[in-house]
Amino acid sequence: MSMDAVFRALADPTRRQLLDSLHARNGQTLSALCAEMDMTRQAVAKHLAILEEANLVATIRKGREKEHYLNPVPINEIAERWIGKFERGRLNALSDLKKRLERED
Amino acid sequence: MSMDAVFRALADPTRRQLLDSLHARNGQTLSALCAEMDMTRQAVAKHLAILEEANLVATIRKGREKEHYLNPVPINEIAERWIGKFERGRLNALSDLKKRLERED
DNA sequence: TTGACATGCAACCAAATGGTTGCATATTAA
DNA sequence: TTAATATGCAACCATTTGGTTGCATGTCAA
Repeated sequence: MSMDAVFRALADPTRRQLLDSLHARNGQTLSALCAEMDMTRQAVAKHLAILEEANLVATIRKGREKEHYLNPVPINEIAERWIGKFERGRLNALSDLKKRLERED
Repeated sequence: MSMDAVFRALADPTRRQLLDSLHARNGQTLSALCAEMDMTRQAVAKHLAILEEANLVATIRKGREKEHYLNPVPINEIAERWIGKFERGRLNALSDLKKRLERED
């Protein structure tokens, strides 16, 4: 699995939005994803191809449609690259606390 | 903190290598980091500026030198964006297992 | 002070990137 | 079969990106 493909795929805001959309509702089809994007279907298809190439999205053909699923594994590997095992727990605890405090506003 | 800056900063292999270098030895100066890179000092300085702008690297001036330190917080936020709290533990367990198995070869 | 070293700033250029339009293919439903 | 729908492929173009060279500034040591 090429990590370069993963990082380049994540570099574009449109592709991150696509991942957000799949994170919210997994298994969406190309045209469903297009509905939320403000660009041509061809452009969206290109972005999805890049995400698929990076193994961040897996697809299943269903007849003339194609379902898209988010794959979180490469994203986890990013964190592991620069965050030590101990730091990991500390950072997650901090982040969880921050979120809880934000929710109390 | 702009996440777009973080993702664009991570998109380049040279900048990831710089983070690797700081992960291995934190607090390095510009010329120290240049020694490992196969490009001009100016190019490396540009990359470091981008990492600093993204808040992935913090710097402290020491006289005529400038020390660079890796900041893991934005990287942790990436993982939290697309990995649920439950998945997180599962993925880390899987990843730890994989690493342990690889080490046994 | 003077010379050497560490860093900063700017102009320039080739290559990559993200979007468009146009057309082709394949599947479902009437 | 035929029309509508879902996706695929390719050419084209403006902008961004990553590198270079050249020069300026600032600090330490002799």
